[in-house]
Amino acid sequence: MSSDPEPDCDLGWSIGMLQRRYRSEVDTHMERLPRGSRGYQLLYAVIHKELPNQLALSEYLGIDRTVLPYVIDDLVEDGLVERRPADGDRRARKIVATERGRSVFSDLEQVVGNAEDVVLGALAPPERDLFRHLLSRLARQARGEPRAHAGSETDL
Amino acid sequence: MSSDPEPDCDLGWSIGMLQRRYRSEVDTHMERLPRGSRGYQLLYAVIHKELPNQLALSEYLGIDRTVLPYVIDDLVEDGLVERRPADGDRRARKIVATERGRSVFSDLEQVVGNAEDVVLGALAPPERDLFRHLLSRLARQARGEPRAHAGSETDL
DNA sequence: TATTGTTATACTCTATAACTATA
DNA sequence: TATAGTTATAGAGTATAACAATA
Repeated sequence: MSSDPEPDCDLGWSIGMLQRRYRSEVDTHMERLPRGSRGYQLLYAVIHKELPNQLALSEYLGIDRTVLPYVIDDLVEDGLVERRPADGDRRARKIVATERGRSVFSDLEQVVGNAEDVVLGALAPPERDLFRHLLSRLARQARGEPRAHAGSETDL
Repeated sequence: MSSDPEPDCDLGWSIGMLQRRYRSEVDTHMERLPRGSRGYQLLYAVIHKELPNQLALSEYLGIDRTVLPYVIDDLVEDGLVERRPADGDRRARKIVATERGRSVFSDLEQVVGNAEDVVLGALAPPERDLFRHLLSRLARQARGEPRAHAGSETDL
């Protein structure tokens, strides 16, 4: 029915290609961090988000909860984050960035921003903002839906 | 427009989240194909693109050339593609879809199209086309494709 | 009994190096 | 010597199952 939704390539290919491009461009600046861009995303989460425990953190990062301890271990070893007891539940732990973690992240944030502009280089600046906005909406929707347990997808 | 509950999240997280969402939504329909969406992308390439040999195919798919033989083997075993000698070079081989391969791909194409609409469900239809267009330009730039074709900076 | 965090194991995907047959 | 395809092996990333501590 759709006349021609795809100009030249399918969506899955495009997403994968952009992902690889992003990695190859950004990961070169991540050598200070364990786990590359995964470590960066974890730092971003613990600094900018309020995630009460590791389970929430693993769901935000989109990785299994059994993977997270290893990532955290590496960042703790580098003195970038630390485990603290969570409020009101002695089983849970809250991951927080150390002073050094915030400093390293702050430095990297600018470098990553520049690298991202390279990745988006095919678009004019106004188009970049538009793309970021559309992608952000898709990603936030994707975060809420992949687990079809509770069918609550009314808020956006 | 709408008050963002979260500022635009970081790009790497958004791309990864969209990628996972795409996989979880589309791969469920790929059980007929070996290698899931990778097999689908390969079928797409050999049907819609004119790639002279496996090296060009591996570059298009964004995988190392040493990975491709295994993928092809699985698809050949299912009777979806076949290896043919390439024109003018007895070292090279051209991968072409069989009749069955075209038939299976044709069936899947519609299913995948519907699944993609679900993935893009957070956007209104005109926004989906816009997102596809912007993403397509980014992906083709990432691939290194010559963008001198029709002035990609201005066709919005 | 259910949940949080952890560990051990296995599976998937990919990268590195070496081999063959052609060019 | 260089290139297209192949194979073997190892590494990174992730998922599955089981466990201890706590709810």
